[in-house]
Amino acid sequence: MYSLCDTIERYIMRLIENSPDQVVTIQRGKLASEFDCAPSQINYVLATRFSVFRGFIVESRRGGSGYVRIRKIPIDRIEPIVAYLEEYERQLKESDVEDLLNWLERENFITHRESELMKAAMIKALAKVDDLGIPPGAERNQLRSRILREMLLQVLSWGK
Amino acid sequence: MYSLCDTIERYIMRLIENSPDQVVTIQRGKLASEFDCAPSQINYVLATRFSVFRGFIVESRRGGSGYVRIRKIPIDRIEPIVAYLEEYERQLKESDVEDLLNWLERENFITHRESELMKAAMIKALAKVDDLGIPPGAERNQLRSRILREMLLQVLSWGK
DNA sequence: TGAAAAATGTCAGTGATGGTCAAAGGGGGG
DNA sequence: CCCCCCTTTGACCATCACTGACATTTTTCA
Repeated sequence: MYSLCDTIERYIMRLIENSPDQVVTIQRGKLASEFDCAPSQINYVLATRFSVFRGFIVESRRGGSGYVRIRKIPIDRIEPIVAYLEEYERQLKESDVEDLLNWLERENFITHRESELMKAAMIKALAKVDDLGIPPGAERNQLRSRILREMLLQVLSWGK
Repeated sequence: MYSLCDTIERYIMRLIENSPDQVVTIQRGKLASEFDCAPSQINYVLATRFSVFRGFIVESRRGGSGYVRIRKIPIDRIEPIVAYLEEYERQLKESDVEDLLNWLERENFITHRESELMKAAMIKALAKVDDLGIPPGAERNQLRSRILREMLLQVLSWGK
């Protein structure tokens, strides 16, 4: 039932866990050969599974002896995230919210229940509000982002 | 006489009972083929027989290697919440929300933190959305009630 | 210096899933 | 016999995985 994507994700994840500094450096081409897939598949995995909303930063360099470095972001403060929200209000997708909450849960800022509660408010509840005059797109993203912001501020007040 | 719907229901139910964790993962298309019916028939069975109100949670993923996962949840003393949900279309004032959350907290359905989170989403966040074209009044109350509904459904799925 | 080689990035397209909704079908009670 | 409610279907939509062609950046070496 696992897709290639899932398999590669777990592979990279394991590399990171086993590294001392939560960083791993790979070569896109090599990894693609190992899994016998298109090189761009690796980019797909990185984009969907190792985004900032999931708590990772990816840097890379092209050309000879190029590489891709994946780093797990250590967070001890939520303020930067709130600031980020305010800046990219209109672009915040449902999947971003989901990823972010999963990250906060992994890092023990919130419990699993709290995470589910927040997802219910921002994803399920806002899925069908066309009839309330809130069309999908930027406007709904903004609303979602406002709700998330207030909830995060609440979390912030608790500390870790 | 059993309808196809009933047959599929019993089939899935048996899968769940026989699983160690009361969870089963299927593929909609495959199951539909086995029973030689339209894929959407599976959705019908899930919606009518495996709803939260009957004690089940259904998650799914689309696209390649997609799946549908059905999980049985233990439920205790959920009647009051179900009763309240049935009237979710009612207009909810801020004070109504506050009262309800305080009650849920007193009855130990939710923790204090969860209560605060919910208030942040439904009171604080919605107090600052004038600029998004959601004026105070009926419309905002309705939005609030949608959010509450989904959050309560979530609480419901936890049991007590 | 500059062309070739060696990497990675981007993006749109394709196929594989599952979701939604309105309408048609069917069976039992009044 | 008709009506209502539950079932069943099909057309159309949304999302995810994966690929290949083409672009970009960096190094190497003649």
